[in-house]
Amino acid sequence: MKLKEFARQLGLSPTTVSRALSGYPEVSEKTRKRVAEEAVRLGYRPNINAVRLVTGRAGAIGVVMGRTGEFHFAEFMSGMAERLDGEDIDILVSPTTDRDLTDQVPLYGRLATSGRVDAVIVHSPKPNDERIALLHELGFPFLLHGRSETDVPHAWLDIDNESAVRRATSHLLDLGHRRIAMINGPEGRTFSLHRDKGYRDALEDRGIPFDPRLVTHGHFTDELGFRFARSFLEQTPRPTAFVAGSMMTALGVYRAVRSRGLVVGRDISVIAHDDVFPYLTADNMVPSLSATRSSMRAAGARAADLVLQLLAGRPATEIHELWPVELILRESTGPAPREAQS
Amino acid sequence: MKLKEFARQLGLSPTTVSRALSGYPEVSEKTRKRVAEEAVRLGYRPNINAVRLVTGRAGAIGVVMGRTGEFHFAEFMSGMAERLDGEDIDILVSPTTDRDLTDQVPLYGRLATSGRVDAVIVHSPKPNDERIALLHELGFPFLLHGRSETDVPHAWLDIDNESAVRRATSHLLDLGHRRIAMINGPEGRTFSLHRDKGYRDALEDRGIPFDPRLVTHGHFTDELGFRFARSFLEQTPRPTAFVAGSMMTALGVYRAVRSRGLVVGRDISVIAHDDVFPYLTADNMVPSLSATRSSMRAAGARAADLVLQLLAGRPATEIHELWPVELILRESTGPAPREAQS
DNA sequence: GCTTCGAGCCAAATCGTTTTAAATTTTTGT
DNA sequence: ACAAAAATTTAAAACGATTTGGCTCGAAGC
Repeated sequence: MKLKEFARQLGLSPTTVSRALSGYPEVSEKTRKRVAEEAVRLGYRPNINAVRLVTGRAGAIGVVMGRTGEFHFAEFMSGMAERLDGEDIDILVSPTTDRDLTDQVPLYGRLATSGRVDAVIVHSPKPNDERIALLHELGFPFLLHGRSETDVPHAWLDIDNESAVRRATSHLLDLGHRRIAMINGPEGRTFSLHRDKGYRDALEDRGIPFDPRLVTHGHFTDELGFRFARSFLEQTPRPTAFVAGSMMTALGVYRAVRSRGLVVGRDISVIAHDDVFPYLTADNMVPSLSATRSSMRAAGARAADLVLQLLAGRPATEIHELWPVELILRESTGPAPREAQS
Repeated sequence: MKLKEFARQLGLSPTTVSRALSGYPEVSEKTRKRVAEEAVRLGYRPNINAVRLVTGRAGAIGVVMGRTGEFHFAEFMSGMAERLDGEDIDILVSPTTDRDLTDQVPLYGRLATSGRVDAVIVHSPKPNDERIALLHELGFPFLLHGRSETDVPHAWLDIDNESAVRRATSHLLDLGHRRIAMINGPEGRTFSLHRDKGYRDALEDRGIPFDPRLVTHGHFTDELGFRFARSFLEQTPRPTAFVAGSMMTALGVYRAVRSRGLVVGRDISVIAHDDVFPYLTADNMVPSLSATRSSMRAAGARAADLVLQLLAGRPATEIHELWPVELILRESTGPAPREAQS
């Protein structure tokens, strides 16, 4: 059923019908109601592609998905989906096999200029991210999930990684730990730098010297968690506490600790960052995992919301949101063992 | 830059330019080459929405994403992305907050009739799935990831869950286990039924009676893995082996076993299904996890491929793929403890 | 009582392509 | 060298909506 035919059946012009359905003011309330009802009854719905052509709007928010199987990603998207349900806006996932961020830049360019999306969400930026520069240059609306240090004005949503890690580290220091190892995220990403800063600042507050041998970087996998933790535990003196970048990392750390015949929460304390996954909960681990916590799903929902605001005309420069992170203490953190204290 | 302007600059008609770029045969090779080169040089790209309007094609494959944070989902999509890279086809994720499958049916209807996608992928079907019936009725192309028992002809891709679980169970029986508990997926889904059948058949082959107290159903979370395993271990006589539905479930099972002071691989054997996640590998678990294994990412890539074939005109009735599942034995399975053997 | 105004509706232009059907040019056969 | 056939190219008609600008008609202003 097309507009023309539908309008004919109603005895109205296509113009009026279109306006009635779009909620324009110059159509009488009575007519609008009739049109709306008949549209449902006769099953008329505007052809989306015609609408897109004439309005220039795409009705979708773009997200680039790399080949790294980011488990966070699904949660974030699920949050977006939650917010977008009923909004008549979809999520368009643009495939890429490029591992390196820089190689992905042209893809963002194509996505922005292709007319397939109205805005994009940029994830895990570097401090000086080419994607941001490009999108700004193109004048294309985007929301940054994370932060960068560029002076290009833009909308962003981030969690306070720095403060989270600073508090986590401070807490370990309070418990008497002095050699605290950190398994951070991929090198070069802003959030990794923020976490690094939080870690260093906490040490500095107590006048404890920073030891580069206690910090590593890498993707959030159980494998790296295990390998890094194993190698840390071979040091003498060995660290008595770990700050882990993710739940998966924490799983690896737990295993490494156990494989050395040590006990998490007694011999070795562990704090990790928890994005709150429905399928893997810090509270259920044994021992339960102390964590800095912030819901990835909530971030996705809010991100979608902010993008909608952006598209509605709210200036990007107004959209800056820094979320606090909870620190939840459970059984995996305890006083530093006596013999290890200085 | 629009077609008209671009054509004018080339001294050709819009028609010829359009044909040249779309690779139609009735344009000379020389002209085609010139057009292609100039398009790159001048940066001309057809307006996607105009193309969509006139061709009726959407250039996207639809996927419905519920609010259950399925960690498999990201891997599957990532596989799709891998195959779709360079194809000029996107993945359109349609949000829903409806938990129940039946409630999602109208969404599939809207998606199919909205013109936003050319085909959809339907996940985790029930044996008699309303979504399949609807899509068939609408004559809309779709690929089923999983299987159903409907007589509606349709394309599908599935892994051989039944055989996988039968072999896993048989192997445990070979090792002398007699009380084998199974933590299956959500009730009602075809794959859960297939796994159930594989489990029962293996028992039947040895003349071992089926005990319903040894089977549970639920989502794939560490929490359920833990809770179910705990409660199984409270039975007397307790099971000596577990077949777990997922890696997350297995994590829970490991914890439950340890929390009872038992040792995985010695006191209790565990086999789980592994979808092959980059961030959580069966081989790295301690003890390493015996698993039935099939790559979710590969399935996503193949699914995208099959959808492409479907859209290219290959009959849906020809597209049936049943993937074998590897059984990989590691340290988590061992002989049944003496005292437990009958 | 005549003009002005606004509410409500409509005809036609527009968005930027693809594709049908026809026109032109080039090649081929004799 | 000429007609017929084949190879290129093109003008114009879709595709299905939104939107500009204009039209009609009754109410309000004076």
